[in-house]
Amino acid sequence: MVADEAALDEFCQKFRLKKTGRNEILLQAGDVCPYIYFVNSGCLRVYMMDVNGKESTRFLITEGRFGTAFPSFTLQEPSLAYIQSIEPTEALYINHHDFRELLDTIPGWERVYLISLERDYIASIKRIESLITMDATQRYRHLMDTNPEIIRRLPNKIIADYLGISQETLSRLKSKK
Amino acid sequence: MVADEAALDEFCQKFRLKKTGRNEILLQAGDVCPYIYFVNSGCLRVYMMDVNGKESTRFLITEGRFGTAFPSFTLQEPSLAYIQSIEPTEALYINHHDFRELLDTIPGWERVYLISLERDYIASIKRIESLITMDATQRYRHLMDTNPEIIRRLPNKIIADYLGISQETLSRLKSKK
DNA sequence: CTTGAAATTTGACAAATGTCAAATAATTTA
DNA sequence: TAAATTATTTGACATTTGTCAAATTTCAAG
Repeated sequence: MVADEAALDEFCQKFRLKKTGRNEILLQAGDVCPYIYFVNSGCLRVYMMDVNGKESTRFLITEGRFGTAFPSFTLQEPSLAYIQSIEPTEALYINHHDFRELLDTIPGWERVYLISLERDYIASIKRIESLITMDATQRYRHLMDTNPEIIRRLPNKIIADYLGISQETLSRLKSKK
Repeated sequence: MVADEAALDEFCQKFRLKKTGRNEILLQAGDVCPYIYFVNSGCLRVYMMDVNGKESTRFLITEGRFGTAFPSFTLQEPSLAYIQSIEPTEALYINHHDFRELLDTIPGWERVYLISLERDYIASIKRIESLITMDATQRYRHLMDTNPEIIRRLPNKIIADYLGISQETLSRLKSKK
């Protein structure tokens, strides 16, 4: 239908393209996160840093996924997290106002976003479960089973932060079995 | 408006009331979760049990909150979790089919649910953060700061499971400071 | 109000994981 | 390609947290 094509066109118009190098910071903690990203290639990392400089990875966003500093973007309040491109990355992005507007203007978009939210929420519930029920070894094996690619692809340090363990412990787990 | 009143009325019609005693099981692991609950009074607990019988609490749902075994209810697949009433509880419930139908029939409901999902997702992100960045002491203090009521109200064992630590460790944390 | 069951506390010890430091390996960039 | 940086591995040891058992306290049902 013409109407839907026009809507889709308007949808796409709102997005801009960003290309980054390795290890660029896209969002500083303390700033309000203006954008949600759709990663075409590369990998974004949403992470926090404590007072001692110790980092923890909240999310890893690879090709074909939406991602942002979700609480900050959604509530438009200062972010506890940083966003960084671990690899050279190409991503589409849209600002908060335009993103909210899509909910009212693009037919069916509200449902698409809702279902995507359900999926992300379920993924985060699964992650909570792995954190409260599994020890370091089990969490590592679980990640091996469900997402072996990011283990191959990303540095130890990032994977360890993501699993909530130290790099040394991860290194020892890897050499065990 | 009359139309909205009729819609609201239809909305309410879909819910049924359930009253439970203490420690009743509302959902068995392995079953598909048919209902989402709105707790009027009391407290529901969504928890898992490992092969050794060790329990872990995924969620605690108190007055005025919606809750269910979310992945099972949403995807209509067998649940890894149990639902239990920790206290005598009064809750409204609605089945999956009717709940999905509300999205299409009640004007504005899709948006309400979407925003509720965003909130729940943000809460789960915060919980992940507390699990990967804090040790047992910090997590306990954090819960004291953000939700002291459930510590007062619920047994140690449940709180410990929720924090992902053993009851003995929690008991020692409480006596320390 | 009493009694039996459940929850909590405590001690002793074991296991898991973290920390620090140093050596080695891998990777990036000039 | 070489130098410099960054990542990984390893050892020694400290710390945190878990486990098991027993004593004590609290609480709910009769």
